[in-house]
Amino acid sequence: MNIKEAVRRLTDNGYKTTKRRKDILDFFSASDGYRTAKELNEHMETIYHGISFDTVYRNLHLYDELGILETTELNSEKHFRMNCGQHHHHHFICNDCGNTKKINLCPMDDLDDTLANYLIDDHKFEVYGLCPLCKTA
Amino acid sequence: MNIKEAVRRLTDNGYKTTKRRKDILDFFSASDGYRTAKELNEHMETIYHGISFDTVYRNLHLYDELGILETTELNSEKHFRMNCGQHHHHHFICNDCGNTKKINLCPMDDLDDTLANYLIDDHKFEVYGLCPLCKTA
DNA sequence: CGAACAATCGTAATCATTCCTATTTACAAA
DNA sequence: TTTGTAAATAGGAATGATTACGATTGTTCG
Repeated sequence: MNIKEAVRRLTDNGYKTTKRRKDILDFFSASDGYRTAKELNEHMETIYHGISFDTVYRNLHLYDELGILETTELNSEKHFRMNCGQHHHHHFICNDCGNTKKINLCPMDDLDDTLANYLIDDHKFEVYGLCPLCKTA
Repeated sequence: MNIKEAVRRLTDNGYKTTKRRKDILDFFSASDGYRTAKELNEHMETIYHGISFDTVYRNLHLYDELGILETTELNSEKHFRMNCGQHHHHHFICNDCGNTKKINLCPMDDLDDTLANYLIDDHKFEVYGLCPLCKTA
């Protein structure tokens, strides 16, 4: 997901394009992994002194709803990253820096009929550890 | 994990076996899925009026450390279940009742060398949806 | 430009969880 | 069985992430 496409989704859905919203997109666009609301808030604080939590959280949720961001929960905190769109995949997530690496493997492809009578909504497959950079540091 | 084995782990590690601890084990032993601290607290409250949050959380963490319980995070809340021990596996988790079903498939077995330079610590594979009972309800 | 109303601010409230100190309890040794 | 003592618990305050809300500001579109 690039910034242009994200802005289009905003306007197509009747949302206004504010400076804050653009800066939030810039933040995630420049990042290669999962970031917390706190990290975004700190970044935004450097641009808009006294920005409200409400603004940060409201827009994170909005972007999640619009599919501009994707989310996961690590250490009791929601984390957000630019939605990588394209086709379905999973991620390795670095415990130190939050950066991610795509894993082109989905265990749902190999499920047998164990869950035949179950209604399946969703699934999660994530691998955690240290990325090559954090490993050597 | 049965109650007898859990109590052995407590004493083997120098922890005391209190009534509250036994009742917590009974609660999870009688359950077939993931439960929250809140659910346990409500159950304990019926037995011990005025039980402290501290007692509930402290023992949940203790049981987690001792491998008596296993945990996962759903909807911003930690969930706990009896550790099913035996060999490594994953779970289907019902969004309604929290009950689980074992999945005998681990995606880590099929990983290629995508993560060759990464240090892998841990992983999570969970399938969410509705169990047969909640599906028909 | 200037309404209309969406977005934001400032801050209080909420929810899960953790922390702290005084008191109580389990258990081992006498 | 009694007792000393460290471990466990009660009671409630503190914390950290997140949500809520009335008042104010900014964006958009005619």
